[in-house]
Amino acid sequence: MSDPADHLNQQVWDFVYAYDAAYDRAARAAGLSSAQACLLDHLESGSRTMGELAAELLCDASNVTQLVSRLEGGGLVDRVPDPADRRVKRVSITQAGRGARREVHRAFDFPTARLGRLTEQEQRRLSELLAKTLAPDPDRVPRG
Amino acid sequence: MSDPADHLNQQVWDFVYAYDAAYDRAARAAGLSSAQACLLDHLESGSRTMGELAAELLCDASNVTQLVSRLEGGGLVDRVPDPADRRVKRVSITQAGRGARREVHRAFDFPTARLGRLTEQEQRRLSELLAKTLAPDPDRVPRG
DNA sequence: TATTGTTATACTCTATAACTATA
DNA sequence: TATAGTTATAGAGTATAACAATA
Repeated sequence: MSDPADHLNQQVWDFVYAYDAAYDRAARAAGLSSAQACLLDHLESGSRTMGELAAELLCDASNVTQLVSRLEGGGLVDRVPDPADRRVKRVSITQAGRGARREVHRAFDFPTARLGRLTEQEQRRLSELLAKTLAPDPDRVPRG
Repeated sequence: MSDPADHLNQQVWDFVYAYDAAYDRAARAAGLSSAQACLLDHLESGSRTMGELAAELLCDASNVTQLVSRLEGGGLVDRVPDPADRRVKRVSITQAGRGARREVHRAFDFPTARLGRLTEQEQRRLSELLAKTLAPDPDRVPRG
């Protein structure tokens, strides 16, 4: 009974649950769904094609079409055909989109309210532990 | 540039993202949505009324009605009126529901594939850090 | 002919408001 | 009259399949 690994699993579940709920609340406070807020986040570093967005968001292209159409309707993104290949559409965030994104991040209290409880040293330690869990494909690291 | 807190925030985002994706894949592998799998999880420890489920899942009662109706249609839960107060419906998991839930948990590889990379000592350390972030309402702990 | 993106459609999640049955 | 749950309805996320435009 009361396996320590089960306890950790439950804590991780609770942590993820709290994180998701906080992000969703923050998005809604800015009038967005979390999927929309997430898409805007991906445009912060620069424009994307529809296909790139689908790959980054791990979803179908038809879904991206819908999300972008809604955001475009609200003036939060632009979608323009690439002059070099007119099949391709480049999506970029507008000023209004940046404003909405800032609003989400201002309302997203998880980092300060939760992670902020940790000391700097604890944050470094957490960062190391997370890095270990997230490292890609340790199975197939070449041995030679 | 490259604030360590920002780096931690990004890692937490990636961690949560990987967790959510893994749970969703596992649920789908068992023919369920993640909302359905989550509801089944809440019934493992015993039956619940519709209202209790709504409170635990942090969603509207009408949503629970729909989720339970689908699960009941698939034979994964039972819904019976409480004899003492016939307005109340008690929902419980069936044997088939337990089977589906086991299938989800077998397919849910995040704990072993990710958390399993940590040594026991690291897992204990992570557990302590998570406990600190999750502790309820430190603001209003009575001081007397 | 292959590729990019869109449209049509369908299913699920979720909420609000109006409703039924019971207390 | 108040409460537990359901129904009707609507908006959003998501996917599949068929399609249009372009290369």
